[in-house]
Amino acid sequence: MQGFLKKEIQKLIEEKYNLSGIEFKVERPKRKEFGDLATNVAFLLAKHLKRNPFEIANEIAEELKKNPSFESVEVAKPAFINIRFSKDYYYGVLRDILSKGLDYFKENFGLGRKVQVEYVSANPTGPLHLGHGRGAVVGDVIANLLEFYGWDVTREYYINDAGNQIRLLGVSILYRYLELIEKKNRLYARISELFREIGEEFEQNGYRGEYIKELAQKVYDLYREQILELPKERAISFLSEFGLKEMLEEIKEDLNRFGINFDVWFSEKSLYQTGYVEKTLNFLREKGLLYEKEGAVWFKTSEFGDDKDRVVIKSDGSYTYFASDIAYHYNKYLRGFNKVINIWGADHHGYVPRVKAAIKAFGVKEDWLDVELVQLVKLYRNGKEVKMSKRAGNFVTLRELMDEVGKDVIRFWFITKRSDTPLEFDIEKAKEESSENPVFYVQYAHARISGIFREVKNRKGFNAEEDFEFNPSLLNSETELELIKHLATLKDELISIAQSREIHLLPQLAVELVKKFHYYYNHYRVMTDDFELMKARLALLKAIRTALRLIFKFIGISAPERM
RNA sequence: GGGCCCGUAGCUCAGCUGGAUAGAGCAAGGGAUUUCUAAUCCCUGGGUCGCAGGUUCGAAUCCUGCCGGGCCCA
Repeated sequence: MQGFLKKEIQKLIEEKYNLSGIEFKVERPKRKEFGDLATNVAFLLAKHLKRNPFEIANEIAEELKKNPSFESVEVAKPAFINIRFSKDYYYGVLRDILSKGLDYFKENFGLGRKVQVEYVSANPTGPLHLGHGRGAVVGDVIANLLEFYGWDVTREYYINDAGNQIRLLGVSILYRYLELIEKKNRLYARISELFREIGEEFEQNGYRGEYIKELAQKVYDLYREQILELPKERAISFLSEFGLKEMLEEIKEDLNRFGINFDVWFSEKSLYQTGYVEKTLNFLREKGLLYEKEGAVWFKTSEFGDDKDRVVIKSDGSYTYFASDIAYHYNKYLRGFNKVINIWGADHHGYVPRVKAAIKAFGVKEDWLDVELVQLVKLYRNGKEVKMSKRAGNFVTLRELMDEVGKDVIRFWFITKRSDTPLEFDIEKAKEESSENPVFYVQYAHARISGIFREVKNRKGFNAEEDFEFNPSLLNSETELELIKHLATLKDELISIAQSREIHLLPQLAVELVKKFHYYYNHYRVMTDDFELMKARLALLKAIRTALRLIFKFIGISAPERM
């Protein structure tokens, strides 16, 4: 609807003033006295034409009045133009939603272009915690939106399986494994020997979580004491591999339960095995962008907007994480994505300029890559913050939170706030106040509509799930027209959210629509003896349900038939 | 020391490419149901938009400085 009006106005100012490309706004005014939609074009034209905005507004209004889609066009105070659409326009919208379903809201601005969304990418050295969960939802919702609007989306998880932390995982498991055997009072000289060799490494950097003990137990169950027979490094790398596989399985399970499935699990290690890191560095070397200093190899990122150059190969000959990250992005580029979106923890924000620098060095435009930074989740229980520390091993996992409050609640709440600012999540609020919880509030609307459909079928023998004829002009109360208007503006609002990636507005949008529905439900009866009126109202409910299903689909929450 | 983010109702947050009387949810108080699901609806109270300047016809929104909180880097 906004789109329609905007085009009409654009056409008009092009013809009348010979101006184009003016970024004016068309929006739903806060007060309905101001009409269905309002625009600020006149203010902007006034600047270009150096004329009185009020006069311009009147000129435009006169032209718009000729269009039969508009019932009234008024000019208000400074120079706003307030437009009211005709009932027939709205009835047409309702008909469209019913005949097209979800497709009514589609718009193909992706044009089949390839976009990669890389998210979560948590180190497989421990279970997913809440911060990962937030990134997971943000990435997934963005991917859902882009997919719906015509992008060819690849959802990808980058597995950091090459670095020292994977070795530490192995060390940690080994340590706990040794403890386990020791507890069984089987004292081998080999145990104290291994303790001596890895004790310090574990004490300083090891992973402390309970899950490590569980992994050690699993190792013991499978292999008994056989690990002791391996040479130290062999034992560590064996356990690293073992732990990695186990953790990845767990992560996949958790994500799956969270409603998230990736198309590609990309291994960092594979970048080394296939020679990609070498290849990428050679490419940079040929361009003269690498140099040696103090025994290390540096990449001239400062030539591409970074504050300073960065090391890619350390003086001990090992690669930095940055090296494989460059290679990874080079790989993304060669895979032919038109657009790449990385969802990163905000603690990596200092990392953005150097990756962007690398991209520019490939000769790729900077805005090919977008990085969405996701801030922490602070967890509260009974108003008190639940302190979490990964080092100490006490953090609330995504799995635990799902067990306690459920997937839908988490997904909804995790996107209620802009992702680049910290989120406070109170378990008690999310759980105990469930009756007043916005998640249930919106889902309840869906269940209520479904309930009406069931009852209509039972008592009146009418199946509203199938297509049916109806007369929209029977919906002429202010409440009903308000609802249809709301649906009519929704399409453009969703598109704008998808384009700007302001996903935190989705929950709001759902609540706004549902609020109007619940009001309607309490003030009007759908199931009546007036069969024609009933069908018209059922049509309205069906359109609302379609819109809700779409928003729920984007957020990734269920649309319950009953509650 | 340098960089980024944030400061809006008691709480959690929208609004910030400048626009009409600053919004929502929760919490607080009062009311509604023999009805298609009360996980609902209606009404009420609640604000120096961190502070101070500046730009503008117009600033929560843009600019500068300061105060307060968070994160990153050195």
